[in-house]
Amino acid sequence: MTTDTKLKPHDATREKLLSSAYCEIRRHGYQGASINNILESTGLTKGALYHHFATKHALGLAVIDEVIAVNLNDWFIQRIRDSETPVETLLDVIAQLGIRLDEEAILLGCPLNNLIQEMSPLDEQFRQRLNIVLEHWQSAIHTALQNGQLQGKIKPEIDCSAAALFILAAWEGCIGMAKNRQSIRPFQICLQQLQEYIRNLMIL
Amino acid sequence: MTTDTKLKPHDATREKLLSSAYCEIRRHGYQGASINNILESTGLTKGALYHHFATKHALGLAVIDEVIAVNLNDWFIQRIRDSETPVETLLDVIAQLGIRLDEEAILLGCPLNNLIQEMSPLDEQFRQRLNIVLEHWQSAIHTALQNGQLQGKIKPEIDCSAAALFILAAWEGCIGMAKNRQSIRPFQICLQQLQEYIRNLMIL
DNA sequence: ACACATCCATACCGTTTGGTATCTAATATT
DNA sequence: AATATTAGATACCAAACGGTATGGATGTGT
Repeated sequence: MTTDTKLKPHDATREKLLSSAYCEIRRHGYQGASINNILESTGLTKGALYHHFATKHALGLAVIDEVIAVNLNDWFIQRIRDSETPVETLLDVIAQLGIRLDEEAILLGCPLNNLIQEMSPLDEQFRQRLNIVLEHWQSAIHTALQNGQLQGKIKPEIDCSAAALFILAAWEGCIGMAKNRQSIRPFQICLQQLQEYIRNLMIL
Repeated sequence: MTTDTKLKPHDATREKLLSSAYCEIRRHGYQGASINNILESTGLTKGALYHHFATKHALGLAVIDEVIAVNLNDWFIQRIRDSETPVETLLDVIAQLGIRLDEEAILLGCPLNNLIQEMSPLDEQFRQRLNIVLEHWQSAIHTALQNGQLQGKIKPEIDCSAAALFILAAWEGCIGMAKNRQSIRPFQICLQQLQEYIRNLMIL
């Protein structure tokens, strides 16, 4: 999707490494992620890892492209693109966020935003890949709002691009706050305010 | 302020260490921050560091209490508490954010939020200290909105606590987005939307 | 059946990590 | 002036880090 790397047909080892690296990075960040931990949790060894990935850096980039971007695509982008009432779907997805996420998921935060905050200043390649994912996300929201305008649900004077950017920022911001509170309640309150903002974009 | 640690009268060495640690953490995160780098940039040695701070962990906590919390207090909380028109001041501070911050500051992001995202899941002591700072911040916004309500500028039906939480979340979210874009333009757009949200809380 | 590439385990390497032990100045205390 | 305490420099440490070299399996193409 993000890059047209040839999809290996059935490489279970590589998948295990990616999945384990994803979890480790989610817990400890990229810099804090330990290669040895990743290997221990998979039962594999360095031979396996460095056969599939040249460096830890390459592994990190692959996690972005092949796990994070794919997850976001399946969970959000596809759903909102396929919806015939995209604004309602957007509100719905946000509402589900406040219900579905358990305490652990809240504690660990958004995998994409975690990496953005950690790595954007440190590594240009990370920054670019993360930027691609982020722009896909923003673009999906943008399109949803524009379709809402066509459907006469969103006020015509709204700048959908700016609104989409802000929704994304506030979205990540809400998750970020919840990460510190370690509780689901303020997270839900925060998300309700975001929904309020979106409803203010709509024609009453 | 946050804790009533006795203020040493004139300990320049300790201040240098704190300041250097603050910069290093800002650049590389707490985990990525290197003790040796901190020492190199100050010209001091480990003897000095471990005389003033028991561990890297203690140094990190001190940076929160004695640098980050203090900076936030001087730069935001005092200003908005002392204002007689707190809502306008809030809008003004946000507007200044989009103008005053240079590219480097945007790239490095908010020191408080950086640590929250990195450390909240990893260390309970970090989480608690960061939480204290965050709640001071939120409380200042909360009070500003409440005063606005008393002044008849904020709609009476607004839940000021929830709105303050959301403003904070969106604020950090805006900075977070800018960190990835590495550009000031989308940051300003994002902040304008935040201002729009706040103006929607106000009586027209 | 032979050659060759793929896949991955084992053992090892140099560097960096945070942290400690020791020792010397300087400063207070009495 | 003698003694303690504090401040900080130097040298060192074990552990963890990411990464490499080698070698043995397991296919796979011919």
